[in-house]
Amino acid sequence: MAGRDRVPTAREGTSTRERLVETAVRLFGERGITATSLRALTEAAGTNIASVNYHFGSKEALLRAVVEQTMHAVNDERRRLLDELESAPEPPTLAALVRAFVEPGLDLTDGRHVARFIGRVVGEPDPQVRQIFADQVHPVEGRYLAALGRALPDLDEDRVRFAFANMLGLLGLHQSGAFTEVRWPQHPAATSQTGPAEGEWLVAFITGGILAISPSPGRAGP
Amino acid sequence: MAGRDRVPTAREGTSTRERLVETAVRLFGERGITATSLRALTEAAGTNIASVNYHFGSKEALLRAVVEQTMHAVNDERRRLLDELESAPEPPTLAALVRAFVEPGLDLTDGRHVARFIGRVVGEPDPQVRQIFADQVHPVEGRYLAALGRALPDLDEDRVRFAFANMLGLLGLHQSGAFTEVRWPQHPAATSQTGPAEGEWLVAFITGGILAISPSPGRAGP
DNA sequence: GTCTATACGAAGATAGAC
DNA sequence: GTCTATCTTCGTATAGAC
Repeated sequence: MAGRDRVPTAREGTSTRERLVETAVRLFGERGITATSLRALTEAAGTNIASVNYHFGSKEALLRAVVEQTMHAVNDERRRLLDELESAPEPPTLAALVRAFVEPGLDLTDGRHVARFIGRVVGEPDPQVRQIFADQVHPVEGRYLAALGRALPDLDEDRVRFAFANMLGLLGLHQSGAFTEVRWPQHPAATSQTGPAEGEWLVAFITGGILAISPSPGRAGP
Repeated sequence: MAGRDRVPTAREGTSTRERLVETAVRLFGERGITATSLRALTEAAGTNIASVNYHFGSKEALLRAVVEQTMHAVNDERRRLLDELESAPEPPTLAALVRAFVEPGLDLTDGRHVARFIGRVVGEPDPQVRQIFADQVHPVEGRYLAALGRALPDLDEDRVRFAFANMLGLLGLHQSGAFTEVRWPQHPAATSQTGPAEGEWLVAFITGGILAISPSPGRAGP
């Protein structure tokens, strides 16, 4: 009875499984993974608590399914951009490589929900969650490490790995919205704080950072 | 009685309150904040669960006390380094400013515990926890924003803020040990495993990143 | 096959007796 | 200051309605 006529967040026509996934993306992103209880999640999805166990088996299995689904889209886009860059006549610049990794993470069309969710996963301390994420990043990670090594022959393998880890972490921090939700002093209430320049600044920052850890002070790109 | 003769982790002579704080630093850093139960914490501190409520009022109040205490030490060191830099005859370089912020976060003498704990706080999704941390960073933050703005007159206020946020976030990620899961192969000639190049690489990366977001393609300083 | 109602054990936090 | 009892909430499991 109670709560049956309330479907506050998810659409009507979709299946229970789909509503669970999209609600999980939203709530995990907004509140964090461990902080989101299955009871709150299923209530927001307009279903029963047992449905999670029926469709996925456990909360962790639901999380894994959500990570796989969201990261699959991001990784597809990253692979596409990487194919594009590597089929070009000229070898890609470092900035182009960084952009091909960062932009799919920021420009997801599903709104901020997916980006925030992935950002949460990146920042999650729990080793199991980190492993789930690492499993998903791993396939594209190899291609990027190789491409970075090719673009910067001066960088040894340790530095390439360091650079990739920083890129991944910084992107996750921006995706999680960790930088926007804290009241910084005298913040003049900007309307478009997260939008326009953030992506370009982030690409520039990462690119400059990677160039700076090169042992030989290589020239900055064009 | 059971557990009375067992004080496995904390020293004997200290007060219950002190033992709670130092145990909280260690366990919060090792396991995460939400993942650390008060039962496990108080047991490790050789006291009873209710002592937390007596001495602090709640788990969150305990956390606030721990953050304040640890950040006070880090901020003191940062202020000291900043005083040193600003009393020098020549204005500080960007790299020196970054180093003065990063190194106190990495080189805490209490072992890795404090650094890991602060890293956890930085990565924590809960807005309340983030606010506690922001309140503590705030006093030093103003001086650093001003110093960065002085060292880089080309950077507008938004970019300075962006740079500072990236510095803070990257430092937190390294403090939390989130990157240690990344294989660092063939570590040459270093007694401490995490220490050798990480700090210098991090300073170089952040410095290069900040220089790269300058609107005018300014020269990299010596 | 899908989904719901309900129960169970574990764990956390808090209040109050001592 | 400390300990015990209790209340809440978590994730999971099960039985049965549609």
